[in-house]
Amino acid sequence: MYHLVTMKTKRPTVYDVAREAGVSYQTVSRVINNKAHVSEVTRTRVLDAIKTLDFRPNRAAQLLQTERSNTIEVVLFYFGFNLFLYEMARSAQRLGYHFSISAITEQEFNRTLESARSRFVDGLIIVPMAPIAENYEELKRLTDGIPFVQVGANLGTDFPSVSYDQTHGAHLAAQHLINVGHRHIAEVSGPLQNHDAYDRHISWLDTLRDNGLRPGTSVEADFTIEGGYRAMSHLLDEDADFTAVFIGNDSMAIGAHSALRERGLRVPDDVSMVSFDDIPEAAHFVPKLTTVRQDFNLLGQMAIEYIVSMIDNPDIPVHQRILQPKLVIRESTCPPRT
Amino acid sequence: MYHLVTMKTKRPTVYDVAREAGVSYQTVSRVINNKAHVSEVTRTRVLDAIKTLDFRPNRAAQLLQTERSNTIEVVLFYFGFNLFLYEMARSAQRLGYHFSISAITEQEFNRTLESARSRFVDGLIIVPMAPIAENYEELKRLTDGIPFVQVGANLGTDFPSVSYDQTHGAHLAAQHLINVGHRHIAEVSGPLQNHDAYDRHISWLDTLRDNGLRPGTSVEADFTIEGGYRAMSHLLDEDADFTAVFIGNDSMAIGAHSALRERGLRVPDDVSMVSFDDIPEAAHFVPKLTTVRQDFNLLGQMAIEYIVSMIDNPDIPVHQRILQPKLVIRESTCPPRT
DNA sequence: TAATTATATGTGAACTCTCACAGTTATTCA
DNA sequence: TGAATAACTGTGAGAGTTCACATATAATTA
Repeated sequence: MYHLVTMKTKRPTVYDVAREAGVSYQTVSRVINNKAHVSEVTRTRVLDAIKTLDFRPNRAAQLLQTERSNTIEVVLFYFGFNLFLYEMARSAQRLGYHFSISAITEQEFNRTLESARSRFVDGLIIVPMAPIAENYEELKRLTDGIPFVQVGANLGTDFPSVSYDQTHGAHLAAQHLINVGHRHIAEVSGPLQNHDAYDRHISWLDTLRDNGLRPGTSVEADFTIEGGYRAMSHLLDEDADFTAVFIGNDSMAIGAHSALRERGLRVPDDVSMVSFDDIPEAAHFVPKLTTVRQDFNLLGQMAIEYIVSMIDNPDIPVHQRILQPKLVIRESTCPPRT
Repeated sequence: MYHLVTMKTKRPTVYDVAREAGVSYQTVSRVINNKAHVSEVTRTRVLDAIKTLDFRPNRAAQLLQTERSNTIEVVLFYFGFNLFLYEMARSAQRLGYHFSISAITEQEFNRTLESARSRFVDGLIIVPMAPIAENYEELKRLTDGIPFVQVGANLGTDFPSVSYDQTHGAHLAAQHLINVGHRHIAEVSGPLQNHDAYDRHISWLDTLRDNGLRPGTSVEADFTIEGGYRAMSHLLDEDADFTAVFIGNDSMAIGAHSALRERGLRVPDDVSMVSFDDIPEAAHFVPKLTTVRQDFNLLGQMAIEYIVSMIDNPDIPVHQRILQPKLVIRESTCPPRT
């Protein structure tokens, strides 16, 4: 009994195409790279030869020579923003880049960067959980010349980054609760090592202080539904005195709502909630969530555009691209009972 | 005024390492590939040289020679399963592969495969919306020898695939509604060109027939929240006679619930709902969703494991890996009013 | 028309690694 | 101890492309 051996048919090379078209291999190279100095006649002749031989340039050989892979790699330190992976992939492709993912822990960062370098990744999108370096120079040294863009705020540092203005967003959210009449406001924050979460937390604190209010209890959670559930349960055990909660994202709000409901508390009647993100579920939850809207697709798209512009022009001045979030008021907030 | 020119310092090669260690370049190659026939002494000597020179093998040159990129690429035809991208990325890395994404439309499929081939992608994970080929041979011809695994059912065909048994899952769901006492059951299906959605639809039909019931109105939607909302609105306009709805996934159920609520109908009191997936939100929605659970992380992991085993052993017999979903009964279903 | 320039095409070399094979030394066994 | 075998190490060649340069032809200008 035989089994099929897939005969490894040798693929045609530039030389084969050159012979077929009656030109030199260099001319073929010029054609496949859309370079100048090729007459229309020979160009079409080469193109025809490419078609008849079903020639595809060998990327490995090109890579060896050019040291450019046309690849953008996103380095994910946590399973947070995966929402925008699809959109990033599409944006990258639109701009002529391949898109690859490394989902890593902090210990793997160095190895990942080394690998990226040896594969000639052209640009990096970094989505950190916690800060990954002290300053731009240090991170630049780590990536060894590969341009990178960070997603998410990194307050006080000078990385090239795209982010939403969390301070502003959190102010909007907290001030809304206060304007509606709340005086006892608790918090379920995201992990405070994360800059976005930290900025929201600080801005919550600041907004309360500026309004002459003392902050309620704050519990730190992990951005997940379950985490939100646990944090709210904990909060209710500690201090049931609040009439509103400021929550680090919609997922945690959904979990927190479960915990409230379990104890017979209703949103917004007994407790108001504001959160962040405006995930698709937010507008259809019961109650519909009042939330600070952030468009992750847009953020992902901007990250790709920024990194591509850095690749094309290494001398582009480093800057931060910051989007302003909007507060979307829905059903999860109302004035407190009197 | 000068500006910093990043001096392209030439990276060390196997030759440099060989000189440093006092051996031949071939020995260096043996060491970096963990091959046999290298004495412990020379191995450590080479390793030391690698360390002092900070040598990293040039993947492009290796690729040119070996024609293996150690890359698995996932080809996404729609933004559905992105839930498991993170898990797939991690699984791939655990097994020593890089992970890249192509998010494409059907027209781009051929170009994507050509690109994959010229980049020496080792394996493909295909997540189709609609069927992409008639049979295994055809698809094998398209991918030109690159092994692939399809995610999702492809009933009647013989692709290597990982999927959940939708027929079984849908039977569980429909039978549950019937067992609880429903006789008028409508449907909001996923896009019927999608095999998973189609299987659920047919199984819904079959289960009703086997129970001697006539199917209610069925509306096709697109797996999104908004789509579910529109479909349910449409359904309510057409035929308000049903007491339960069979819904193609949790997202659409959440949208459908909004539409019901808008018309003053309550779930499950007025209308029962079953759906599919058990997304994290499902257990925390109001009402908690009765749903057919599918573990996408597991599915992604299995897809990676399957493709890696195909890469390692091309003669592995083609088969389908099928998981059985479970019905999770929560709050969105109850007996109909009498 | 000769000199100058622009355009088109070709040749040699290099990019860095691995494969195939050859040669050398160490080990085993009768 | 000598032959056979195993383990180790080295050399030549080539993988398929692009870069730098050289040459040939055509277009432009004085």
